[in-house]
Amino acid sequence: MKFLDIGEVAERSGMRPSALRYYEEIGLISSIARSGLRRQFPPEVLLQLKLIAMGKSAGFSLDEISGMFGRNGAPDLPRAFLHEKADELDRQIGELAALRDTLRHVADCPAPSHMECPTFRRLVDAAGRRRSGRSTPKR
Amino acid sequence: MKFLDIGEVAERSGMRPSALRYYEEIGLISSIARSGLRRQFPPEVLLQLKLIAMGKSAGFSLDEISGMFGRNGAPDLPRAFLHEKADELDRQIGELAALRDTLRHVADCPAPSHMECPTFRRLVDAAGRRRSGRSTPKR
DNA sequence: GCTTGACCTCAAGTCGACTTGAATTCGTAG
DNA sequence: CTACGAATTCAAGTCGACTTGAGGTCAAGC
Repeated sequence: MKFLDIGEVAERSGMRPSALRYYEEIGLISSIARSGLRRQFPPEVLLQLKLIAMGKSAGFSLDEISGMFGRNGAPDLPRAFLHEKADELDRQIGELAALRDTLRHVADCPAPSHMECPTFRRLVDAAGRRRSGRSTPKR
Repeated sequence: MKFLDIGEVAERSGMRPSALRYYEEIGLISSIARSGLRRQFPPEVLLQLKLIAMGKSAGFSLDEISGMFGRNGAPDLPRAFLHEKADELDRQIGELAALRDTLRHVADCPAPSHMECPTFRRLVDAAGRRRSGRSTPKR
């Protein structure tokens, strides 16, 4: 019986009401009813929003996110597809780790020009070899 | 003496000439000279572009990227700042890992509704507790 | 000497993800 | 009952990161 209206969802999720309306508009979340004009959200929406936030911070588009967690926020999507996504994430994690290491190296390496430091080049090269395919959309 | 013109840089970096011009316009890279009208890029630009690509795929904006690697592509920025960026990356890696684990769990968990599966909730909750600050710009 | 192709500039367009604003409608507290 | 604040719709605006297109330049090869 405890439905939330948009203001409460906004407050608890840290998202703006306008964003929530937008998410509903594109079908990423859905309100269960209306009280008058007001949307009533089921409490699960908070969990869904957390997933959405995770996906966003991972760099996925809303489109990709709605691909990962189907309409209701918990998918009955092919396992293989999900594993594929997970593998993609693994690749991305690798890239981030490479960038992090590069940054740390740059911070600590005493060489005058990084462009000539072999360690630096190795780090950057290593990252280049791990081509994710998602990084360059190529539309 | 071996300067590259934009077509070659484009081909070797996988970026479009228009993107390279844009990057130059915003000061992310720079051509060293002109031959006639044509930009001449120094070979180091390829390395810089790799760094840029890494940063992008890590979800950083071009602005943030140019913050990480100063004007010339190799920064003389305060160490503390770079370490901070690296730590930020660590947090993001953590979030990605959580998302990946969640995805894998969802793929393999036989429970009827994930929203009620305790493992699922634990995974999502764990991700929520690691607030990066970068994930929600809050302009 | 002329064409071709790779480059140039600059303005305008696009796409995703929202935000903002104006005009309106509810529901509840006094 | 009425006023208030919180919600609503809808159109338009914004921002980042480019792309596209029109119109122009230039060196090289035929």
